Amino acid sequence: MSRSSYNIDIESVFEGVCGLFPNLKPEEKDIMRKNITCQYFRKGEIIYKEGDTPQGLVCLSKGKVKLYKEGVGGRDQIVRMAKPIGFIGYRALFAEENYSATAEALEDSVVCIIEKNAFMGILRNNAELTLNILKSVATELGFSTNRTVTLTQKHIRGRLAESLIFLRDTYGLEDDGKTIKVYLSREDLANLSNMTTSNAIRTLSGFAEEGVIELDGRRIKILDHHRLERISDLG
Amino acid sequence: MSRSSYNIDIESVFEGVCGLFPNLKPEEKDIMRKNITCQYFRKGEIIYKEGDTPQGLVCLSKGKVKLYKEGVGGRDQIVRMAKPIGFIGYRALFAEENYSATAEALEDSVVCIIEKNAFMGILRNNAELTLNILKSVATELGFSTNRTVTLTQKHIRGRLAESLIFLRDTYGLEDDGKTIKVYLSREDLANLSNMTTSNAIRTLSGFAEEGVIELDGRRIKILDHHRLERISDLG
DNA sequence: GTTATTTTATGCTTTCAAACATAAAATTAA
DNA sequence: TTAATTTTATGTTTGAAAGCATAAAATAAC
Repeated sequence: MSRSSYNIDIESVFEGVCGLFPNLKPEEKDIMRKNITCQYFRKGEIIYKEGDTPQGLVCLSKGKVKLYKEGVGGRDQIVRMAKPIGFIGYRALFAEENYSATAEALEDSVVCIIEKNAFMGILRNNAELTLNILKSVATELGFSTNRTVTLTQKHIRGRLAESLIFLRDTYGLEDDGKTIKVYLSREDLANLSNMTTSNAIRTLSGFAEEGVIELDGRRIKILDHHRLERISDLG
Repeated sequence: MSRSSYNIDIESVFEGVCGLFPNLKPEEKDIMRKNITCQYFRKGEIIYKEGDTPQGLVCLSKGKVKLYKEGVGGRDQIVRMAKPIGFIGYRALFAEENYSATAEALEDSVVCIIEKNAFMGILRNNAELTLNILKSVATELGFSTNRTVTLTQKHIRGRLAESLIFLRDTYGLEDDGKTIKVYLSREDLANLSNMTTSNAIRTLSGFAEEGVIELDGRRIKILDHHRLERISDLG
């Protein structure tokens, strides 16, 4: 990665973030501009840890981030996969709690932070904006309870198939129309799908043998979307 | 149950609901009063079904309600247990989606509904109230992801112990300081803890043999809170 | 009060996924 | 480069929980 990537164009990052808030008044935008900071994270670096106190609203401007909770036997559970441009860690901010998951960069990433009090001040005077955020948090709560059910009730094949579809829908496909545009380790794939690494590897090999996917290291090509969806649906 | 229970005192129910909104202006309270309806549900009756469209903000004024999603193999997953005075179904309302779970009365219950547009109109003009709701939905999202991890990673004993603690903390104890103040069937207990009914029965018997709890039909007495918490924590 | 039906209780069997054990391949470091 | 470490790949064993069967108990229906 070239050195120049370290130079972040704050203004363009800021404009990207503002794109997520449709009807911001000029004075609100001004407050945000004055209270934003940017940070660069290399692949594998921790953006924040479970238990840390939120200092502001964190926005992922570039890169990919996984959010995971440490589980019972030290086994991690990935609870969310973030893509740009989008927020991370807002749940804890709005709940006035410490972070309930750790955020780690999966690729070199750019993150900017809008200072907590500045942002909450905007919310307190903008019911429409707050209602929009409420809507998206409520939507996410729906995803979460859905996820609880599928992770607990589907069998290994169904869970892995669902994860692959989820990754495809979240990050999209490469230009070939087949390769999932994110390159996770088998361990991450396992932690996303609630299974051991061995089982992720085994089940993935199984899918490849059946011709549903094609494997090339961490690159996963979906050859038969329909069949993959069937595997996911059957559980 | 006596016939007179069917006569609901709407005004007192309304005052109870308003208690959940601390700083409501008189005119807002007026709008709510004009847009509220009450309904009585007998034990076992369905308040709304997964897939139904919310007509308003539903408040449980009296009784107990379980919220469950139909799982993969017809196995239900209880996603929430509601107690009075509190709301149910608000997630779908705020997400502008259909209900993602079914609400069923566990006891004879009184429910009141604040008409959707009236309530959303109040929210659109009251950022403070909206922010309060955002906070509680964000808190619940935290519970939900926590739950995903424990339901997937803890073993049967840990999951059941956690459920018993959850029920104790949600509904409290009878005057004896031991008996959990809710009487679920073994099947409900299983659906809450992500296990089969047989395993709920088996594991419950195990706890009783070990002297952690005492069973008397559906009545569950917690004899050793500390040990129950240890079982839950160890997973 | 008697009959059905549902719920609870236990034993036995099966199965799916975890745990363990290597080993090969791919990265990273020296 | 070579060595060290991590990741990926498979085979084997073990174990926890589901599935099934049956019966007793409790509850509801008649």
